[in-house]
Amino acid sequence: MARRSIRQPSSTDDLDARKATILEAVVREHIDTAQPVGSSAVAATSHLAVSSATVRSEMVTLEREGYLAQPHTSAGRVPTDKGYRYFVDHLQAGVVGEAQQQQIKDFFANVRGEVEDVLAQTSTLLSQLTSYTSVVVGTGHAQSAILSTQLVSLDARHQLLVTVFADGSVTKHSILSVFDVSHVEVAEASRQLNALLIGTVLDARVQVPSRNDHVATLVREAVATLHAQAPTLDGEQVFIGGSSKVAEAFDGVETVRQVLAILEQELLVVSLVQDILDQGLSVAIGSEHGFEPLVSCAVIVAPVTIDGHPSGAVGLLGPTRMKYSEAMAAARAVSAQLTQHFHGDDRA
Amino acid sequence: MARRSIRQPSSTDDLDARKATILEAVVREHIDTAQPVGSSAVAATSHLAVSSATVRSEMVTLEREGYLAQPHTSAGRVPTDKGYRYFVDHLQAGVVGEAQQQQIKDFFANVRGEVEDVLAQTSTLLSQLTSYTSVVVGTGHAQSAILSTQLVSLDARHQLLVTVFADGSVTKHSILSVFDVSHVEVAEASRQLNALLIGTVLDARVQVPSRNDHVATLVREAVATLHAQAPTLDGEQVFIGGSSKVAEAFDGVETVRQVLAILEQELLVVSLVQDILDQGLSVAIGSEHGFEPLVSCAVIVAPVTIDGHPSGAVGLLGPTRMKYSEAMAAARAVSAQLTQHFHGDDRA
DNA sequence: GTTAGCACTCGGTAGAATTGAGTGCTAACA
DNA sequence: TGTTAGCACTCAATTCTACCGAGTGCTAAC
Repeated sequence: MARRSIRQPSSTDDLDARKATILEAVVREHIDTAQPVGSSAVAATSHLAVSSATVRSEMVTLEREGYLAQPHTSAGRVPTDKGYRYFVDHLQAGVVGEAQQQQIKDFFANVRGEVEDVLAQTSTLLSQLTSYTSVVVGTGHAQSAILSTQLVSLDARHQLLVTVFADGSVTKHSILSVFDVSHVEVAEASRQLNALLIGTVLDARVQVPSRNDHVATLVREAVATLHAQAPTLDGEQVFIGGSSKVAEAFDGVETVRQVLAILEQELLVVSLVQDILDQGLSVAIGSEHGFEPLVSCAVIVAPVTIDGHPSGAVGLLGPTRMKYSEAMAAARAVSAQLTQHFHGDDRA
Repeated sequence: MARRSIRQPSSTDDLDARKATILEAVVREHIDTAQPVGSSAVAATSHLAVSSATVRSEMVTLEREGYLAQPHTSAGRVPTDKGYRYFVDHLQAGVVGEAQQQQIKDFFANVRGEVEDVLAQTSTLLSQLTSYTSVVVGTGHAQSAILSTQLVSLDARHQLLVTVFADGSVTKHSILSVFDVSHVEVAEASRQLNALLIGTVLDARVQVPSRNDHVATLVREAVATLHAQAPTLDGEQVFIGGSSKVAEAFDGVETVRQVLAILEQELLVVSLVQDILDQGLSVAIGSEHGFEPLVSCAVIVAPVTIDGHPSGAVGLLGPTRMKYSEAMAAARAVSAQLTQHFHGDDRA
């Protein structure tokens, strides 16, 4: 688990045992109480047999090296992002509690329905388990082969193109013709589309008919419409659970507002989660993700794979002083179950 | 526009001109400032040529009759739900501003994509226009006829049932067989399903084959799965925009949390909007909707119709001291545009 | 290197005093 | 009879003060 932030490769990143213990005590206490932690509290709770004075002098060092900070002169210490980072990398190790383990098991034993439903409910579950806002991202079908495609006529000018992908996802696109199209023509176009597209992926080049009759025009239109969305992130699905937890986890109305505003922009959330995954991190703390409005947040992510290849992620968003151990354990457990759930028994 | 609350038919509901003017001044001022309003402020802003003492004695009456309340003895007056109700029914009349009118026009001129996308974006628009959280509800396809249905094989045991409805909506349902099914059988089942279901609505009784071969079993299974969802509200779509506005509009972290928690439960939101529509109201203020956790909220709704029959609604949720005139005007304008947008030119 | 001791800092709290917006009442007035 | 000026009263909010105490940094002794 010893990972290293890409954005903070500055100092040697190693602390002697006592400093580490002190840092740990400060982080634990501060996560618990949300208050600055004083030297005597550390001397008492940590099992170091040293006096508060000793702790104090160590704290001075820890502060100089950037692991701790002081809100004001005569207050205790508070962990910095770097402090949390060290804690996460070296000190914490979480397991999911009995009850929660059971809750997860029960959930996945009983859940049914389409992928979208499962993901949405999973998001709610994860949020309930941790009391943080959860994000579940499902990768789109960009690389998934087309299993079937069908053109349905709504009326003479309106057709609906329904496409089924190998991963079980379905898209629809409406097509507006500039001329009236008969049912026979729609059926024929549908047949041709199937012939053309089945087995291909969205960004594949396809030989479309160049004739100028109704059917050919319709086919060209349909293919164009379908392919038009390929380059975008379309098909990405985001499920956010427990946004009300934002109001609990952060204080300051303005912070709450900002975080909620971010969560509203789903594309932003997807790219945030992607970024973190790409960096090979499982947690991004404070400024690490480089997302200005989220400096007071920490984001935990755990990838989900289907049949071996990455196909989504589950995430948690909380304050930097979040309960990393529990939250990371929960995220990992849920992502593992999700991976397993989509492995074989229920594909779509 | 003079509507009457169903839940408050108690008193005569009529005020003489001066009381009405005073009530109006109090409501307007309090909406503006969020502060209790004093008699002198009313005497100054309203164009009544009376002294504050006179206003005071009128206020005593208004308070006794339940239109105003006093937070504490030596404070100004604040409108009660009943006060807001009178204001909404008799006193306010809003028009959408030039700029906003333009923004709505531009939006509907440029918007494209599937119904879902349009509704989602509309929700964002409405929220931006008003600075309140918006809710857009799209009625399900419960009464819509089936245009086409298709069974697609994902693998030997997994099939996907894709159904297209006359309103342009598409559903998918996965079906897990207990035996391996060949492609030929799936195609045959698909053909039979089309024959059975095209033109029917979801809650129609359908004569399913009683044989026991693979195809017949598959057909029965598919019909059962499809019909299973008919009685639920499934197919209802809810799009919530601007949930971050909750943090702006309400004060008190706890209130914010509660409102957000409600918004997370989409079914609740749908039924709330439905209730209000059913009562024939366009605004529900405070306790009027009988929803305990939302006593400090007002909800504005405006129905959307497609081809004459009701098919959804747009709504706004804000504090009881919300800007009713503007918000109601905006909701009405948007619902009108939405109605028009789905009228003919772009059906799905 | 560790620790006890001590002076010092400074946010938080509690209480008292003050302010001022706003009321209700009353007596006079048109 | 309705309106108003005047006035005593109320009470949240603000300001000021004193003070407490948690916590620090430093130093001298162990």
